[in-house]
Amino acid sequence: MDKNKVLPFCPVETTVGLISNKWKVLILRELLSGTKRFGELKNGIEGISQKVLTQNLRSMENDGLIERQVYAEVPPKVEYFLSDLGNSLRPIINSMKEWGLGYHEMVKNT
Amino acid sequence: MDKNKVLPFCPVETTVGLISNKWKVLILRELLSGTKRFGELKNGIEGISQKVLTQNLRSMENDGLIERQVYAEVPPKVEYFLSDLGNSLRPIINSMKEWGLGYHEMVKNT
DNA sequence: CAGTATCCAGAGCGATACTG
DNA sequence: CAGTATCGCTCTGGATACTG
Repeated sequence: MDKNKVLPFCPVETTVGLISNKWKVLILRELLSGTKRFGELKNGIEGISQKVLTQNLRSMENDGLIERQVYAEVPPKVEYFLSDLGNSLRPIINSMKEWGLGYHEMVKNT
Repeated sequence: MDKNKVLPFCPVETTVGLISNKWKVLILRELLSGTKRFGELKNGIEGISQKVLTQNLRSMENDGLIERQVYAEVPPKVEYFLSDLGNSLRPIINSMKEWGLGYHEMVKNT
């Protein structure tokens, strides 16, 4: 979502526009617990390919949700962490976590 | 998401599995304000095609998030409304609404 | 009105190879 | 290690036409 684009009227739509996809939410989940390296993210998110991880990281960086720190070392080291904006999404991810926990309980007792 | 599938370990992943896609969230948003007919949903969600709306409604019905009531009339009338499970997602959508409102404010003051 | 069926274009994604 | 580049397939989703 480009900052130059007109915002949708509905705030829910704005939010889904920024975190519409499954991978972005899982990346946020990883980064909520602190700064992570590229490889750590890749290992932490089951089923994500390198390409898709890179794509989503770039997109989220563009949207201002995360930040990227490159260390001039060999071998290279790149760290990702939440911006203030990204961090402000914490309540949403927590809601999703809470709901998921409740759902797990429900399924178990069926 | 099939009930027969094993649940992901992470509750966040469970939740995104059920509402991973943009349209589903917007359908939930519509139904949070009460029962809606097919046409009302179509009109209320800008940019959604009939096909995609139908697909997502079926999927959400399968997941137990919404329910479907068909009236034996001519012309046909079909109503959709949230199940208890679907209704329990309300806090998540509200979080998204709150965040979106804050984001709108932020963008305006830039 | 609320769908289903069909076709087709394009996006998304995995696999693989290469690089600073 | 953390990418980029390219290929090829799948699958989503739009457009259109038809129906109980």
